[in-house]
Amino acid sequence: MEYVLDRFVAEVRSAINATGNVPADLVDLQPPKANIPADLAFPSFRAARELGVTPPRLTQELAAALQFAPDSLVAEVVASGPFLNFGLNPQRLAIEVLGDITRMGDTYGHDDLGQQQTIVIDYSSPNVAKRMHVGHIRSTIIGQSLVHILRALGFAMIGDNHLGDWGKQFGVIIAAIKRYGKPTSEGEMALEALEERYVRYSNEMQLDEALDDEARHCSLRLEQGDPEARDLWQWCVETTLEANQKNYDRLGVSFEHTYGESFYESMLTDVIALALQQGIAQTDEDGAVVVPSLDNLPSFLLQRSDGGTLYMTRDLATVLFRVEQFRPVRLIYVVGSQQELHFRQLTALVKALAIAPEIELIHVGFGTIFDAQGQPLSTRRGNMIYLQHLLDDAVARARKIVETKNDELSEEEKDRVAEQVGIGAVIYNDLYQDSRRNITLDWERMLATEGNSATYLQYSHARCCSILRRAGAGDPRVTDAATLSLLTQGTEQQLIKHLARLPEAIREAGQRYAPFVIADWCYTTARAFGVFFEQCPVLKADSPSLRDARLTLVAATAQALKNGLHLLGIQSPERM
RNA sequence: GGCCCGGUAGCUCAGUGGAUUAGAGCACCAGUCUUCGGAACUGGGUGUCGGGGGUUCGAAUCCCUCCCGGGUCGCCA
Repeated sequence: MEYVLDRFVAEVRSAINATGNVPADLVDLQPPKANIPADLAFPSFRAARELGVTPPRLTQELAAALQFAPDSLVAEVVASGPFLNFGLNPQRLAIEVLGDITRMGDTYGHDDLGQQQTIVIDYSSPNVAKRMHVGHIRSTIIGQSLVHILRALGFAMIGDNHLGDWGKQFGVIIAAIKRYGKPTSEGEMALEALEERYVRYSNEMQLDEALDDEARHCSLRLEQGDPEARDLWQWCVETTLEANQKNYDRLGVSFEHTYGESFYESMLTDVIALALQQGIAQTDEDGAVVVPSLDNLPSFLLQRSDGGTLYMTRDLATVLFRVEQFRPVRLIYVVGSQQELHFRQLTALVKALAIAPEIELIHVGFGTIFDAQGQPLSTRRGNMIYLQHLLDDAVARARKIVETKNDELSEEEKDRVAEQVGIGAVIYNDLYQDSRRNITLDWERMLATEGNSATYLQYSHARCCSILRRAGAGDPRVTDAATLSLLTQGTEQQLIKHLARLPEAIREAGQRYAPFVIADWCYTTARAFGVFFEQCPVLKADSPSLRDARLTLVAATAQALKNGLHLLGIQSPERM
C-alpha cells in the first residue's frame, strides 16, 4: 500500500536519481528533526565522501539540478549546508491525505504488506484455578494490541490463549481440593477459594514431604487420565474460563483458540522421542531427559526423572502443532521477560530439531508491575491486585469524573462512558510506553485525564465529534480539490501531516512489536488537533468553503484517532 | 560469576543502524478565552543523556571498561 508520504519520498528519490549526480544506494532520505522547516532531508555526508566532494557543494549542485513537475508533491527544495531539505506541497498534501481518510474510513492506515501470511500469537495465558491479576493484564493487553496492529498490516492473525491448565501446580490444586474440599461458590469467588486452598496446601507442603509427594502423585494421575482427577480438573477449567470471559469482554479481547497446555498432552511422548531420536536430547542416569547446551545457552530438561513433563516439553509440542495446523510464517509469544531464557532455549531447540526452518519464533517480553512502594505484587505479600478489581475501580473513578464533567448525559450513557474511559485508562497505562520497561502502578498516572493519557485522546475525539454534530445533518466531508486546497495555514498543515503519518506509525509498531508507537502517534495527533482547535474556527470559518474544508479535516481527525485508538484496543466515545 | 533488559529534566517517559539548536507529559510559575466541549491552549528548562576511555570533522546514539537497578541460569511456569 502506498500512502501520500510514500509517494512524496518516492518522488524525491526518483528526482535525485534522474540527475545522475548521486548513486542510488547513497541516497538515504530521512525525516528532519522537528526544528527544521522541512518534511524530508537528504543528509549528504556519506554520498559526498564517496564522491569526493564536500557535502555543501553536493547539496547545492543537486538543488540546482533537481526538477519536479508543477503539480508534484514536492514543493520546495533547499540546500542547507550538508543537508538537502524538501518541503511538501500543502495543497496536494491536504487533498490526498483527506481524500485517503475519507475514502478508506476505518481501514485508513492499513497495509497489505502481510500478504495474508499467517501469524500465531500466544497471549494472555492465565493459569486455571486462579483469578486473573495484574500479572496477566500486560500479556493480555499488549497481545491484543499486536493482534490489531498486525492484522491491520495484512497478516492473518490467529490468537491462542495458551491456558496454564497443566503441570505440577495442577497436582497441588487437585491434592488441595481433595484435602480441603471443593469450593461451593461460583465465578471469581470460586477461583478465590481455589487460590486459598492452593496457598494453604503449598505452605503445608513445605513442612510435610508427604504432601509434596501427594501433589506430584496427583499431577501424574491427572496425566495418566485418572477419572477423579480429570473431573476435578475439568470443573476448574470451566469455572476459570467462565470467570475470565467477563474480563475479556470488558477489555475487548478475543481469541481464535483457547487450547491450553493440556491439549498437547497426547503429543508429549512423541516430542520427547523425537528429540532423543535426533540425538538432541539424552537420558540422564536418573532417567531425566536432558537437552545439553545449545547455542551456548544453559542445558534444560524435557522430562523429569519421575517421568513427568515440563513447560518446555509442552511448548515444544505446541510449536509442532501450530506449525502443522496453521502453517504460519511466525510464532509470537507475549510473555513476561522473566521467561526470556526459556524462549531462547525453545528457539534453539526448534532450530536444532529442524522442525520449522522457515518459521520465526518471536518473544515479545515485557517488564514487571510493581506497587506504589516498588514491591512486586504477590498473593503472599498481600498486595496483589486482581484484574476484575482493577477494572471496577478504574471504572468507578471514571464514573465520578464523568459525573462532574458532563451532566447532559443520561445515567445509562454515563455508565457506558465511564466503562470506556476507565478501561481505556487501564489499557493505555500498559501501552503508552515501551513494554520492556517495568511499571510502577500509579493510580494518579493511570487515571490521569490530562497530558499523555487515554482520556485526553478520547476527549480529543469527542471534541471532533461535537463539532461535526453541531455542523448539522449529513456527512460534512467533501473531497473536491479546490475546497481542500484552502487548508494551507500552519496549524492546519501540522495536523494534516500528523494524519499522514498514521500508516508509517502502524508499520513501525508492527515491525517493532511496539504498540507504544501507535500511542505516541495518537498523542501527538491529539496535540496537533488541540492547537488547530484553538486557532481555527470551524463552524464560524470565514467562508462556507473554508468551513467545509475544516469540517472535513475534523472528520478526518476523528476517523484517524479512532483508528489509532482501536489498534490499542481503546474505545472512542462520541460524547463523554 | 555468565547471559538479558533498563539507567536521558524533580517524577514518568520518547529519541539510540552518528549529522541542522537533545524532546514530551506530570509537578511548579505566569498567561489566554463574552466564539465550535477549559478533560483545552500559550509561555517559562543551568539536563554531568549513569561514570570513564576510544573511533569520528561530528556521539545520548558506535566500540571498550566500570557502576547502579531489575530479571534469569536442569527436574515451577
